[in-house]
Amino acid sequence: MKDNIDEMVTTLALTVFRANGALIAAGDSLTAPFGLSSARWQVMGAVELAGQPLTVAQIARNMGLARQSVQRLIDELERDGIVALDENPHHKRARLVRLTLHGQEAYAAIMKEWHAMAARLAEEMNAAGLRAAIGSLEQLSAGLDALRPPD
Amino acid sequence: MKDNIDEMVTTLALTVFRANGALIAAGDSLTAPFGLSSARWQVMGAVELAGQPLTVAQIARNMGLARQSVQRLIDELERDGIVALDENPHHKRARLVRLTLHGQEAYAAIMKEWHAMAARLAEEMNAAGLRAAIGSLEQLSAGLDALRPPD
DNA sequence: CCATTATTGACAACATGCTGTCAATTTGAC
DNA sequence: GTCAAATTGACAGCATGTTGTCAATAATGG
Repeated sequence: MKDNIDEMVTTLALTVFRANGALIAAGDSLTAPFGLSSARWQVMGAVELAGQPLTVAQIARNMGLARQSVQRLIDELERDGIVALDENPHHKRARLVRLTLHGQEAYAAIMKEWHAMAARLAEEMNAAGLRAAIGSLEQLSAGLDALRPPD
Repeated sequence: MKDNIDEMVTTLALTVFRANGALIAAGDSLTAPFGLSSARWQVMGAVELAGQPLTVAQIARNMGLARQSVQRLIDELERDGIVALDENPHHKRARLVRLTLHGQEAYAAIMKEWHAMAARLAEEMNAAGLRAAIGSLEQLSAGLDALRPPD
């Protein structure tokens, strides 16, 4: 194990890259049977968990992604009948995204499998370690954002 | 804070996605002045830290990326004069990648700035928390890899 | 030694993130 | 109310990851 704390930050960064790749790969395996992917599943989650229809721009802000990245995913999900776009009474241009019934069913099925997988993963992990990991990653993200040159 | 340990796994996953994005954005800011990027910097690091020239396939395995992803980055880095490909006495097809002098200089300059940033980030983090975070993420990655269907 | 298998690089297609630009619309300052 | 600024969707282009296929080369088993 590294002794310098700043070298540990570097190790943490590399570990994050690995974990990110592993999570996306696992998510793709989980969602592929439904014709979906990790990215589409995440967008669906943002819509479903909000509890109300959202605009594309709101979804992007919630997820920390660029507006246009989400826009394309939503366009594709609409073509596939996973989400529908309702007229927004408060904004003629920004329609509201909601899951279709088909989308809700697929999302529920995927979440059921994900929770089973998460429970199996949790077997080998302890709550204190997880809490520490989440805290450290939040610090890392916040610190990186703060240190970056403002736009 | 979540109480169910498997919900904490979900939270950890979302936190990893955020941290990954923040790290790439910070790395891009750090490397842009040298005409590089996070991805190219990471490949350079894999070559430099190996201590000896590597083949493209070896770099990919070390980084946990697909062979062809690294191949393209190396091709571009070669065009830019950051790496050079030497003939491999043991393999007529798989040439050996090494940093050029220019590449070494750029890498050293970037690493100097990265270490300064890491030290600043480390100021607000504690060694025990970092260790726990690294351990949890390694468990997560290993668990995800193990749970996925074999190819 | 020879035949089969695995590895490797080249090429191509695609998914998902980013940015930039433009017009339509909303918001806000005055 | 009006005009400037911000927000939004459409469109386009690029970076970086993936996969698949093919031919050249290495490695292996007989």
